[in-house]
Amino acid sequence: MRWSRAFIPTLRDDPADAEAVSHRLLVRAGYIRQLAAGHYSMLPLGQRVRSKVERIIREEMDAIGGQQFHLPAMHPAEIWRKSGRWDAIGDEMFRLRDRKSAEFALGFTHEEVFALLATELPSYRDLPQIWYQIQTKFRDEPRPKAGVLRVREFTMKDSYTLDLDRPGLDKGFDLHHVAYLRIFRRMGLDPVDVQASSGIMGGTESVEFIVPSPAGEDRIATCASCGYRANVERATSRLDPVADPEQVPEVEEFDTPGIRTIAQLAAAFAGDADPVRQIKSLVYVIDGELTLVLLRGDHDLQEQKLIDATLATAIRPARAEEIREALGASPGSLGAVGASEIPVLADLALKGRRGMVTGANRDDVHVRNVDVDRDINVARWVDLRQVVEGEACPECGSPLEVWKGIEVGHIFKLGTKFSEAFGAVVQDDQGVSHPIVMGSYGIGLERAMAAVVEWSHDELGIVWPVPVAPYEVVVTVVRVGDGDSMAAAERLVGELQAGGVDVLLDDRDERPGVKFADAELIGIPHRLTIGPNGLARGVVEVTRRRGLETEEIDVDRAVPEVIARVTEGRRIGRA
RNA sequence: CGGGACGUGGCGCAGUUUGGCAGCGCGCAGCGUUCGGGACGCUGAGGUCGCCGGUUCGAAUCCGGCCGUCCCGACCA
Repeated sequence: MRWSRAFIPTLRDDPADAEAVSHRLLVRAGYIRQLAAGHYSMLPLGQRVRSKVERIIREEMDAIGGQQFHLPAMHPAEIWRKSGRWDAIGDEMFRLRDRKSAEFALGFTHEEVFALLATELPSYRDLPQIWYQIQTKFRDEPRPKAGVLRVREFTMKDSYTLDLDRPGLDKGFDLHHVAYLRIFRRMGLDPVDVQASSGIMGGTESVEFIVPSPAGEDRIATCASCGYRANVERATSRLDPVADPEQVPEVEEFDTPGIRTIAQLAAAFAGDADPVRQIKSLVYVIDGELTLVLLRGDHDLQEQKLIDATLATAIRPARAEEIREALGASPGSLGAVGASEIPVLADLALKGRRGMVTGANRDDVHVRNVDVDRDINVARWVDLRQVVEGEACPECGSPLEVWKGIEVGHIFKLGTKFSEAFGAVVQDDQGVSHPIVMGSYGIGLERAMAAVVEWSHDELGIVWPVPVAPYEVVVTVVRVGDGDSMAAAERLVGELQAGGVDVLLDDRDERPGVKFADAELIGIPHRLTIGPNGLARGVVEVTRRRGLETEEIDVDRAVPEVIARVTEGRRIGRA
């Protein structure tokens, strides 16, 4: 491609309000443009990168036996009703009606459609299957952000495994796990595979692939000494035991005028009401039902754990009026002692605790001497608290680290939820029918692209790894007006293309500084610079984008040298 | 959804407080000089000031409503 004919609209200024580095660079370097919040156009450079990502994914999916499909992006409401997700997903699903006023949804994911197709498999002999597609997904995110990292319309590679039984599912899941690591490594990423919450997908087990980055929205807890790693939505930790009294006298009220927070109470009764001795009482509305959620005073609730524990589709903190109506007190004076009207969920860290302090369900009054097991009617004990950096690893006791990252992939063991809903059953070798056991696996392509940029850039611009670079080489002609330079450039470009290399020829009549700066901004991994001074001595220059080391090389040696560098770059992430 | 901010040529912004010819930088076009690390001079094109309504002799500016976008918090590839 000739740069003079290409649509590569680079900008001198940073776009306004672009916080994430990848957003800034992808806009400035002419890869993407925003159409509306959460909807981006892929310009030619962006499209080329996405195609390369797609090719890597296709190769690795085909390598584990995947078959590619292409399903509709728009679905009749009926199939979503059948799985129960028409109601469960809520506002995050785009919905529309056709001219006959029939209801449709824009595909949020494709378990339903694939499960429907799976009804055509009659026998265990047809299993296992690995089905995938690369297709647009629509999610009405409440707040799209960070450029292409979190959008409302994006491309996803989604795949689904269909198996007769759990061991089959485990095998398909592990195949995906390994394939995903290969895919991301070939993109030049080094993701961490962590235990995760399954969220709206349901299912029993899931693993996320996280690229460490300050622009990421996920927080991950890891243990350097034993390798434990989990999303904080799921992570646990071992707590130091708290020395409680052997026995405590009866619960007793005491006046706490004006006190509304854990910190105020701890300060007012120094030594007797440290946060670890307090019970934090939160009220949530879980699928419409008011529920009291208890945690230790110094712990924070991890809402996803609450959702997972209750299998709720919608939770929210209760409003002050709702709380007052149910418990007779304002937030800040709540407690579970004697609260029999509403169910109580308690965090495991409270189990067996004695000598605790909590609200009395009367404003300005608290109670002491609480023995949790004796005095509170706990409906369920569950892990609800958010782990904090420095707490002990649940596996080995070493201190945990907590860091931020970008979720580029997520794999789920689904089970039989969808196959049962759609009647996707096969007969085994005894003639007995079984619902197909499903797994589901996703990669967000544009997000993965942005993650590469977050991971691989410098102060001058993007530094693409060769396997995903829009062009592998840019041939920069320093003086376009010089006939010998252009002739040499045309010849080298022809030879490189004949050798299978993706080449961009910078034949623009611009000053050299502009051309170098643009090449660095858009991040082409290798540059071949041709100028009259060098040509007079029979040499051209080769430059690596990463580090910008430049060396002169004989014109005749240039093509094999560049091909060797490109070939080496293409091997990134391959075993 | 809660909190904060913004909307003015393609991009980045000033002008709004105190109503009075719509500006600056970059980019773009033409000419000339330059040209191996984001050149310079001259000339020029380009704007429904987000939209609708109101106040006023007069509105980018004041008032009301709406729309859009960004950032911080609760949700997900």
